[in-house]
Amino acid sequence: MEAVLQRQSETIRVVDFSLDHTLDSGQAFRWRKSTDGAWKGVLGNQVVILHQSNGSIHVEANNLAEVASYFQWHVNLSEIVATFPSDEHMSAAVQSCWGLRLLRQDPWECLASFIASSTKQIVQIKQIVENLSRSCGSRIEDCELHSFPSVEAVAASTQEVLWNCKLGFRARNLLATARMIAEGKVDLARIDSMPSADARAYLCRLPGVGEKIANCVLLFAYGKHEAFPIDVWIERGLRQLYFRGKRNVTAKRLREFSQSYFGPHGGYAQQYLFHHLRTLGRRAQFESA
DNA sequence: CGCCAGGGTCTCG
DNA sequence: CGAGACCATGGC
Repeated sequence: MEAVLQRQSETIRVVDFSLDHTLDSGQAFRWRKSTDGAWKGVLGNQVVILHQSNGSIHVEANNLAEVASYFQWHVNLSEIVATFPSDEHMSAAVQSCWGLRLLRQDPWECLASFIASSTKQIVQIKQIVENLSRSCGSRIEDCELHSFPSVEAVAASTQEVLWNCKLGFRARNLLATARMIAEGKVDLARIDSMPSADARAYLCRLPGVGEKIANCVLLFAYGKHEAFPIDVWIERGLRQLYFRGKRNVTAKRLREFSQSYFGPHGGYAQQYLFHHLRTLGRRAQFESA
């Protein structure tokens, strides 16, 4: 009945774009790489399949406009990377993660995913998000996959249901947050036009959302590139790389450094550092094998 | 088995 | 403001 139900495909010419680094960097949790090298995931209510070969990416989807908005094909990456500080650590990160890009995710899915993320490993977050989709989302036609549940679907759920999705103590926070948004106490659409500091404080009104998660949402869903999430990896990295492991460097000092040193796209730089640090272990293993 | 994970919140000094 | 306890659970 509607044209959007039709399957479409196109080939995008890309420069400085790595699907692997982008979809495996811990910013989004619903992408899986199949054995033939294709990436498959759920975007809104559609299944998207992407395959990269050198300078182009082949896309198969129902709604190509939604895919374009999500991947931000039009962004010139080299202009962004040029604003990063050119110290040895950033240079190493940029080199090892070349083509890593920030996505533009749906705010609610991003927010809910990161509420689920606290003190969890990325593999587990992926599992929780999948459980949540199967449990509260809608099944996509002709397919075993499920859309990420809407605010209303989660708000209408129960703690027990969310608990069974392996959310643990985060179930309470996710449910309360969904209900606050469903009741209109917080309006995610208002955040687009808010300055970062206001937006951060606004998001922190939600239970289970502190500075780190708020920054993730601002960076990954709202395109606010100055937002700089500091998780355990980044904190360790900043201390070791930029403070020589010195003692008595407070968290506040790290926050100030992260805002002043990395430039207008600091959050983007942060993602390069994060992915670089997190994959060092894998690379070391691979190289010694 | 013990340590750690893309933390937040509350308490106490 | 800062340190510590507590919150559940699974990967390694």
